[in-house]
Amino acid sequence: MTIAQVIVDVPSLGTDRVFDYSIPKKWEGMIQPGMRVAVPFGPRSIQGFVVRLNEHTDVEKIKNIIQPLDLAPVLNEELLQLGNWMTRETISYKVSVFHAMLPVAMKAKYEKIIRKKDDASLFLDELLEGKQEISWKEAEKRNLLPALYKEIQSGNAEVIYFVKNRARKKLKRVVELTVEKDKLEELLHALPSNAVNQKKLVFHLLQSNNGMSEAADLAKKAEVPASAIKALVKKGILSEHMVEEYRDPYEHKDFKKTSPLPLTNEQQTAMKPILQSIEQQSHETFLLYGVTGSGKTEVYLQAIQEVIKQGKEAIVLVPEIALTPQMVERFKGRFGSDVAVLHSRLSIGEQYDEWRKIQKKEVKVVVGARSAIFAPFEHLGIIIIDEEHESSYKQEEIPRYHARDVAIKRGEYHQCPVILGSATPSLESFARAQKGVYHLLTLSKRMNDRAMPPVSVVDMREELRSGNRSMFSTELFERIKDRLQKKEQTVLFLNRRGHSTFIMCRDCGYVMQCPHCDISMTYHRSSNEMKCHYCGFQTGVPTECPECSSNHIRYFGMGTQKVEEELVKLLPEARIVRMDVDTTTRKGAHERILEHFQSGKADILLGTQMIAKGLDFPNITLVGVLSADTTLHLPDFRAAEKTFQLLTQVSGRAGRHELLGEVVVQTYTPEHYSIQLAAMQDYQRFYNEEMSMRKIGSYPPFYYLALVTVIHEDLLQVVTVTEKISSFLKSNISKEAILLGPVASPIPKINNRYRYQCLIKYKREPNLFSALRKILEHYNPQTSRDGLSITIDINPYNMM
DNA sequence: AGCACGCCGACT
DNA sequence: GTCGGCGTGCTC
Repeated sequence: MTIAQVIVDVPSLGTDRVFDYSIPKKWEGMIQPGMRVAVPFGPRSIQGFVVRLNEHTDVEKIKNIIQPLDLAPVLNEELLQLGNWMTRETISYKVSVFHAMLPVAMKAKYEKIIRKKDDASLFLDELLEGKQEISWKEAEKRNLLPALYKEIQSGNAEVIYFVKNRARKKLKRVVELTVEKDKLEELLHALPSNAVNQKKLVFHLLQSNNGMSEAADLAKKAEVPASAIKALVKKGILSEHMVEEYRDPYEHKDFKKTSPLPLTNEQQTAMKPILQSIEQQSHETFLLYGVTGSGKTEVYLQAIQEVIKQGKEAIVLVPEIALTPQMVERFKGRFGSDVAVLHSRLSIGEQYDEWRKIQKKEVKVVVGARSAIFAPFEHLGIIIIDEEHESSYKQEEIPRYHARDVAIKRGEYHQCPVILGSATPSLESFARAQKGVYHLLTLSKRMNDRAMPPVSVVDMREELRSGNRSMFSTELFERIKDRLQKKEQTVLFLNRRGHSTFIMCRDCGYVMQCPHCDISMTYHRSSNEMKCHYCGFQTGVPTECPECSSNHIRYFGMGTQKVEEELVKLLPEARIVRMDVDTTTRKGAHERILEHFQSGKADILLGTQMIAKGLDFPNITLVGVLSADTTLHLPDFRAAEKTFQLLTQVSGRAGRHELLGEVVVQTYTPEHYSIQLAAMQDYQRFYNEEMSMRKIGSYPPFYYLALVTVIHEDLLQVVTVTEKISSFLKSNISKEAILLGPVASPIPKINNRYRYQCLIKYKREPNLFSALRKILEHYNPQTSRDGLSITIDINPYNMM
């Protein structure tokens, strides 16, 4: 008997291990490790992943696998191994890790139905209105469950559990000629004279060249109803069958074929060691540090070309917001149909189909966001992470992995190079490059030798002092007007959407807070309501102060919405487009706005984060950063780094082509080194400066971090538990490690639940992970019963 | 995570 | 007496 060891689809501590199942004879040899199966688990049936086959088992009451859910493994040997490693490194459950590796369509849906038995009672017949079965949901809705319970207990009905496979393939109907073309002429005459449409169709087939075509398509082209095709199928002239079809998100797009560009000297120098690593099939991590516009992408493209030439495959990771059609175009343009694209804006079905192209080895390259790092290639030749410093490579849900770590792990397995590319590398990566752990490659010149645009920093305190209370400094405003006149384009950047950040009473200083969270509420103009961005609580806008009844309520802070209103008022002749989460939710909105701007139908593009990347339009000659401080004062040790990166990134949008560009940065803290050095485009000095700050604060890259957050509705309980965890950790880690806490989280209450945390800073702590696991085990009873929640984030990016 | 089982208080 | 509340422990 063959035994399958299965990881079941139950993310909990008690079930985070293999369960043995016997494989029924009919599937012996067919069921393999890496396949999904449906298995009985307690009274239900659920999904599971086979991780190993075995000859024997110690389990006495073993059950059969119900059925396989795949025809071929969805996780290969490498990914199963990688799963083990990730489980250890992120302290999460195996199933969660497996799900993170696969398209969402492979996550099972469960369904329960109540089915009547043969010898059912009359009463039950009445309940089910004569039907055989009813879905659990339906019964619940119609409040039939109490009555049905009794019927189940007395054996008149039973509960049946289903595992529903959501991974549906799209099918299309195609027809094919079964006779030789020269026979068609005869057939045309043999058809009855009243079969006008059939004749028309045969005539069309005579003229067209190819044998196989999609049924719906053919009907349209021949201008006949579908029934004509059916008739010919019936007569045996056409044969009909279903063919699997991919949902192609880029179906209606033509990609202009491009060929390799000649490389600059710098690019060639950078290329050499990469090619060497590809050729020698040795793993090495490269940090490609190249200023904006230095041609990193061309290096990627030519390295991939070499990999493909060797018959191997490539993964390219790009931050989610940078996955614009422009970016996709560059890869599809070079490698055509060899490219699959994976990101979360595709539908579940589209994601599944792109994934299947990879699994079936129909593509050589995948370009995608974070989770594309798990692309099931078996002969990886290179992994590229563009904009390496982006925080979106860290997953903020369980399993909290970093795509960079996974990339390097896979690079080791496949013995292939990993390239981390950035104009503003993360401190972690640059430090590793300095130490020689990564191989540093530098592109210091822009491709067309164009100088970086001059950046001027405007002190907004000065503006205020000289009586300018608007959100535009005189300098920025004059320049916008100048561009309008010259018919050149302006990009305005503000890292905050919405209207106003908070409202405050001028008399007593009251700021409206969310009653469920420790955070001020945001004013939304469109709905004219106050909203909490953390729990979604909404309430009306007060007309008088709840504290002192004054009516001097004023709006503070600005979002993109407010800036837009202001611009319309000040520059009524300007054509403005706004781009932020609120204007890009609908599918394709992103592309439409950019297209609109690119074609010159707007003068000013106003937006958040998402316009900082990839924009490359020749007519942009002015970039304005309305408030450089927004990211700077967050309670996050990476705040300065993020600010520097963002400013550098945004500045790079101006003057990329013939026209010269300039950048205006508005700030209340012009003396801060991240703003100063970003204005001077001096990464190296910023790196040195920031490194000394990190050293003083004992932060990465000098230390690793682990963050434990305790959440519960009872404050006392939260504090007690966090204290206990803290002292337990203290006795389990070495003297070299630093333990901070317990302290309240930066947002101490969300959704009426208090949050406390402790932070561990460490260098080498072999016992830390097992200590953290012990904490989870110890509090497991309380977590499941008492609503206590403990989260562990290894190397957190979001400290909230 | 779900689900059954089992033990207690509140009604028919 | 029975119904149904939720604490406890198990799932190959």
